[in-house]
Amino acid sequence: MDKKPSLRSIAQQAGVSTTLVSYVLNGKMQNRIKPEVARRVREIAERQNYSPNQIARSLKTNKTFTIGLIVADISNPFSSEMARIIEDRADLAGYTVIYGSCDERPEKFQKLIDVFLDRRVDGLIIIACDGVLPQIQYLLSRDIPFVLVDRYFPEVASNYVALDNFQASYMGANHLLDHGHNRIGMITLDTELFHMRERTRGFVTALSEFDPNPEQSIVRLKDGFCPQDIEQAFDVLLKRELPVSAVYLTTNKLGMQALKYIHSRKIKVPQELAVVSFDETEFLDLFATPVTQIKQPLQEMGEHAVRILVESMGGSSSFTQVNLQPLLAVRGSSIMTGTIGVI
Amino acid sequence: MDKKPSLRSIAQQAGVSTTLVSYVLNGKMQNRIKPEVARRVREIAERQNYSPNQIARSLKTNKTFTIGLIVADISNPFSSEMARIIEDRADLAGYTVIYGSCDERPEKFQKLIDVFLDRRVDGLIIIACDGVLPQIQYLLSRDIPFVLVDRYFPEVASNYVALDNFQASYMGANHLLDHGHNRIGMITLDTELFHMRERTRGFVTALSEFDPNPEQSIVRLKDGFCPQDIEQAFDVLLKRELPVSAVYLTTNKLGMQALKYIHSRKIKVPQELAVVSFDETEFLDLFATPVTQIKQPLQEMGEHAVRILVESMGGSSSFTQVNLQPLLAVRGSSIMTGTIGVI
DNA sequence: GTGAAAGCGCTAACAT
DNA sequence: ATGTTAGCGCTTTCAC
Repeated sequence: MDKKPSLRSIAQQAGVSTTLVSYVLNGKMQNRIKPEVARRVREIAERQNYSPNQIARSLKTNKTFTIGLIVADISNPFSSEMARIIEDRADLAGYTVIYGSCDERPEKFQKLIDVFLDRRVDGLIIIACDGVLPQIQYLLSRDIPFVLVDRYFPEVASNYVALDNFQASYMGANHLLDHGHNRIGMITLDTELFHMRERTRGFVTALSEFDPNPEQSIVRLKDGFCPQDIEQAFDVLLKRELPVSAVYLTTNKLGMQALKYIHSRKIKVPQELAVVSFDETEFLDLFATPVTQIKQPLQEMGEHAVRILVESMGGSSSFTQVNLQPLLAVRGSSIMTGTIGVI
Repeated sequence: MDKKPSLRSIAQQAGVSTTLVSYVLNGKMQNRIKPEVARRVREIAERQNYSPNQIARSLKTNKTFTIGLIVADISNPFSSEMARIIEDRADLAGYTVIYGSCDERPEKFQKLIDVFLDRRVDGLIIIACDGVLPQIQYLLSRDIPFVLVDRYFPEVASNYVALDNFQASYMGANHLLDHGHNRIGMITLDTELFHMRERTRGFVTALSEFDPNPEQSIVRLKDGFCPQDIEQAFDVLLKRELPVSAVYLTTNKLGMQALKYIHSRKIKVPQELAVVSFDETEFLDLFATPVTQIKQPLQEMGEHAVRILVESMGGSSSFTQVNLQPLLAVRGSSIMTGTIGVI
């Protein structure tokens, strides 16, 4: 690797001081520098193919123009799509993204926080997982700018961008109720995360008018569930005195796996079982009967996240909290006839 | 943000020099340092919750322990899955990944290279796109360690990890030939990239025994093709004197979109049309008839890539080139009866 | 208008 | 066994 050009190498060749070169190349002190000199410096920098050493600059300025992104599970399309959007917007704002997936494990989360802070990121965008409240509080205590995306902790004041998950579930359940289903099952994850609790609450609230005991129709699976777990869940909902006529899946992975199961058992959708799934994924459009989905406005969420973080890194001391509304994309899986479209 | 602890703050509190603290915390000069002092230093570091400033360390050592990852198109599951694997393996090797997607555009690629080099990454892992040969040559001339993944330039000597794409297509086409198809269409991308040329060559080679003019059955679409393009492609293949009885899709996106089309037209698979697609994606398992796929060993590719890069960053001067063999996962879309399984 | 010099936090060659 | 010192490449204050 040949020696990289530096301020010094340019200064030497131009016969000026590094200070001057720094000023010229950063466009500072424009009014005081002889245009003739400025031109010469720029030309030499160009010829040497100079680009500043960001490491040195960072050490001096205490700014790295780097954002750390922690996602809960990169193998989830929600995360990878969000990562793409965030990288894009960060780039526009002049930031580079370093990222990692905590795989829903607090220890890995902690490790990523440590690595990112050692690298002096200017701020963090976080899709949190169960059990990371202490780390979040640590970040707050250290005054490190961050934004939570999708998942947040209502008991903690912080920046966040999230969906109105209660409303989302409420809307999904009501959609099924409106179409004549009143025995509706829900398969969800066994987690303490607030956004999932809200999804449950929305479902329960919608159903409680018709169903004295909606809890009976909720099956909770551990994250990392396997096909057998899905099968058992369906057994609970379908093999009882009053089987459900519709099922609501609260995450895209649950939706995927449930549909695979339904497909393998040749259960007719929506005739024998109506289906609504949370999250948007191209997958769900591919089944013989495309699946009605509750969509999150990903692009918007990512844009907000970066914008809020940039403001926060700029010194804004107040917290910004954004709650976005979901979209219900009605497909064939939840209605027997009639219009199909997006509400 | 409260003052971060530094070597100096520890040194002061311990009443020793920063050098000593540095040695202790880096486990150097173990034999020469009084254990008693070492213990004290460690304890104080612990109490101050010290963690070293990697920026400063990097400036000094000229090592950032950062890898730049450039993917061609992050919205492609191939890229995002690969990114996950690489991040994972890099982490094991003590490296952090910064990443960006060039969205198949050389200008964006150039920009990412610049950003990553300014940040002094120790090396790069690259899923290249059309038209970046000059940048690759620039990296070579600068002696910057990098590994090409999936796509490489045969006319340039460099590290790479790739699939044997010729063999993959050859195998896919032969599979269809073996099952009684001899009018086989191929829909592919219009690109100069070597790996795609190889996919074409494998197809043509396999077919040429049976088909005097296999080129007639190849349709090339521009990257970023739309549903209409897919429709036209199928028109070419299906609406002619001798329509094809099977179609081979050379990328996962083409596979996806083609299947969507086939599905919408209610074309029966495999009775009316047999289908084989390149790349593995869960999508393709979801159709009424799951789709036969040519699988790339992603995990292995990612592992090789990181390993080769680490070796290369360690100073190895020779190039390592890895060609991996594909796997044909036979599903219902390509055979009328008989065994279904993975060859 | 321009330059000298200090210093960001760390490492390492060179004292002692 | 430990400390002194120089310096990585840059920014910025202060002096001329």
